[in-house]
Amino acid sequence: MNELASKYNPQEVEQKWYDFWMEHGLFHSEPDDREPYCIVIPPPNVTGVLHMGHMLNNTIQDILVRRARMQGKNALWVPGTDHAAIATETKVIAKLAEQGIKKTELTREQFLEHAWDWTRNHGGIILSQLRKLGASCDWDRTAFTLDELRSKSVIKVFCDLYDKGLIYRGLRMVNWDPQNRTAISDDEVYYQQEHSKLYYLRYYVAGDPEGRYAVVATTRPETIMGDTAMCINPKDPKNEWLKGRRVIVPLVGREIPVIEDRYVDMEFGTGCLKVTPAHDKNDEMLGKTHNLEVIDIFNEDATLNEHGGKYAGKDRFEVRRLIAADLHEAGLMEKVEDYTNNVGYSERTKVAIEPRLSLQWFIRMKHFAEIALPPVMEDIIRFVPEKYKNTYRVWMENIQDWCISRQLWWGHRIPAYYYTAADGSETFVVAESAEKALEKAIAESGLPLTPDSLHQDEGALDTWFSSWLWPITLFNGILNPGNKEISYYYPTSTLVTGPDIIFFWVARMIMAGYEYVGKQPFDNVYFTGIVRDKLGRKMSKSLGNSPDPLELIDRFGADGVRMGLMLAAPAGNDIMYDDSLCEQGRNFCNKIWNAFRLVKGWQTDDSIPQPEAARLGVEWFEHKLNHTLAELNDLMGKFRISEALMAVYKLFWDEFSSWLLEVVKPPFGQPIDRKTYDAVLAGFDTLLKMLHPFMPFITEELWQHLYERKEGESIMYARLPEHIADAPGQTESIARFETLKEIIAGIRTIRKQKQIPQRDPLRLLVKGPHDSTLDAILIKMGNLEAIETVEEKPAMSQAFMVGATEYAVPLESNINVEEEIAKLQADLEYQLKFLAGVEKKLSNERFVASAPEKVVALERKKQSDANEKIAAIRAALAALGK
RNA sequence: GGGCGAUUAGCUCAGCUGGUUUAGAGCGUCUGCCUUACAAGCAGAGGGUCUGCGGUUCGAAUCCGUAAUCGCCCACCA
Repeated sequence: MNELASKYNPQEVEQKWYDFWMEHGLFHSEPDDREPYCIVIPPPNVTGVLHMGHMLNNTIQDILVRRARMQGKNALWVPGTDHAAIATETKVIAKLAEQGIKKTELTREQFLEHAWDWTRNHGGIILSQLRKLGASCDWDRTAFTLDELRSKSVIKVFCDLYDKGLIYRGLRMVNWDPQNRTAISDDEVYYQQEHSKLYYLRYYVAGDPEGRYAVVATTRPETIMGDTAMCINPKDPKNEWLKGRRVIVPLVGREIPVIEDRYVDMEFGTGCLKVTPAHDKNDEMLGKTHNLEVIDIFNEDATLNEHGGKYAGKDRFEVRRLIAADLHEAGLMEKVEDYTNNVGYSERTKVAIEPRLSLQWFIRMKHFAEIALPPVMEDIIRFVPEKYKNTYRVWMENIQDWCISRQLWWGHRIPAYYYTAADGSETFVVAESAEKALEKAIAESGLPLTPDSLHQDEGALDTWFSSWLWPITLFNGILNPGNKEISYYYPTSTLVTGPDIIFFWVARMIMAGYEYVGKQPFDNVYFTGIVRDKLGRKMSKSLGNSPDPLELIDRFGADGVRMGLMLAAPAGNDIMYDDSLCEQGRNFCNKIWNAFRLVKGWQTDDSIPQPEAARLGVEWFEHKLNHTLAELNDLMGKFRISEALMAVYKLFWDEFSSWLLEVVKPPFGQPIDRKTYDAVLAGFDTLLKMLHPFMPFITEELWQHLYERKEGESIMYARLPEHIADAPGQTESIARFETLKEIIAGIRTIRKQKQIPQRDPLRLLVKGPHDSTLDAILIKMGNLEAIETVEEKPAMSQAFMVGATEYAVPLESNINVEEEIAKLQADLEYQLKFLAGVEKKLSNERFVASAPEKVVALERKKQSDANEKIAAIRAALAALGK
């Protein structure tokens, strides 16, 4: 380490230390008698690639885990990936399509073969990218939501919940994704405002001699084939005449009843609503109340089926155009208006969802909401930031049953087995395996069934049905409850995730945690913000505003990028990302690097005594360090990570580098005394430890070279020092030094203004009270030849004030009196105004009477300080002849 | 439509239960420096009537009301 480049080069050190950590198994954790600290990774999509959100999220997790490790806890961060059923299946279908293969041409087994190939080829890329970031995950424990252990657990839980009556199969209106031909949950639908049309259709009244008709406004004329009623509000006077009539569905010619329901908004359109129970949630509800026929007019891919008549086989949007034209031609279209409405889309395929009645599997959520709400409200599980408690509560209080089945192949296959019962009807059993299902079916039906008599449900489970067990299945807590690992690591410590999946995932993990372990899955949930670009836009592929994280690491180093993200990321706040943040991180690395070069470049000499300035500097810095340790603890405890980092940043850059190192720096070419040197190294060592969770690579590199280290030793396991509570004299020491800084800044300003080089020594004149404790430092940093107390400062001098004390530097040339007077007068004016404010307060009897004594005393102190200062300024002005 | 949150320096944000704050920080800006660790640097400086209005109080960036603007979540009126 003798010849160190003047710039830190992250490429040279990052891979080296990551390999070192891996080789020595430093990320691995096993249960022992230490206090555990555990984080489970929010499993990214197995086929995904790293984006800025992951960077942010995983940097935070790594900081927490590394810090816990350095606090002597047994820290474990479990990595893994998610099979992302819909996303992956969509990608595989697309890839097969490129090769001219249709999913429908493949068997389930063949398709799964392709999906596994895809997973093997693309899977895990994201995990290797995390290593570049420095993530200290225990890779030995890498899990996958679709691996054997997790799969078995999922099936077991499904069967268990079914047996408990918490899972049921039912015909429900679900959100249907016609592209993937699957149901999706409400949470997987997003709504978008759209400019569309509102069509006014004529429904002639059957058998009306006057040939009258009702007008119905709809955005979806293509669904008229499914109409089974028209609905009006019973209180609507303008539609009174329609009561009890029947109307004719336009084009279709079918007669339907006019029903009455207060659900209908009289103000909307004409107050007449067409009811299509098969294709709209509210219509379904009306259909049920009024016992209407249900006509499903769509195929699985949202083309019209045989009920569509001449439109059968055509896509819903095409049919909309055709029908609109036909209606127009037939004179059945009253008018068409522009209209803006919200249309639901599938999050995954971006295709407009179709409400559709189908047989699906559901979980009864009421029970789960009851067990999962109180612990969050009572802060047994602490949400950071707290505002999400509200969001959580509202969701829990309005909980809907969870549709867990998907018409997909890639995922955990639903363990329901269908067979034909003795009476010829289809029935099913739920069991963990085909064998058990057969036994059960035979027992229940009394029939001589064979394996061929049963066929398993074709559907798969929602991915979140495996994710919600994640903190449990990672420790095999479903198949082997109460085992050593789950007992030790569970509940985990902190979950770090985005607020966008608070319902998908966080809430459901809490439910599963209480249901299956009887305890919360984690003690804290840290919700990160969304990474946006500096214009505040979400980062997205289509906008092209998302930087490639690995390229950023190349440019700024992993430590630089980590720091860049952390600087701008208070919990729950979105971060406006800009490369300049990473630049700041990189610059800081360079600063640390160069401080190290300076310190390690010093020769030591045991024979020289410690200079007074160095002794005082070291003493002060120890106080300052101790103070910042306390601050760091406090901020990290509140998950105020960016502020914590900033505190250490300032400690290193301002206090350590700009002050301590300059104070103790030996004259050029001369050695430093041993005592000071040791103290500086010890301070450096602590600083590196404080920084390590944030910037693991550079701190390891320098820590290794700071002292001789044992083979295999790492900063990762170096203990963070505890701060000393109430260190005697700390507050005074820090305050005294702050005053010193002001005096030195005053001297530097004079040097700058008068263009006096630093190497020319100055005399400092003091008029007023002055604490001389730190004079040795003052002399060195100011390059003073003398500090003299005076009654009157000479005319040929330039002065500045610190508190009520006037400091002056005698000059050879005349000062600019005008300028000086102007400055003093401005100061005087300010002080007078301030004093007036204080005195106004103090002369207010009610203030003196009702404010606490402490506050009044403070105001009096302000008053006397200001008076003192004003006197000093006036004296200075008088000396200038004013 | 309902709910939540925000608005403090050019930018990003602290400021916690009203008074130790004469409103702070980082970055950027301006000025002077290639001073023997670092120009990815050093030193110095400037910059805010705390979104508007009203109220409570001896005292308000802080509490209450109200308006505006922005953001998010929930609902999904055809």
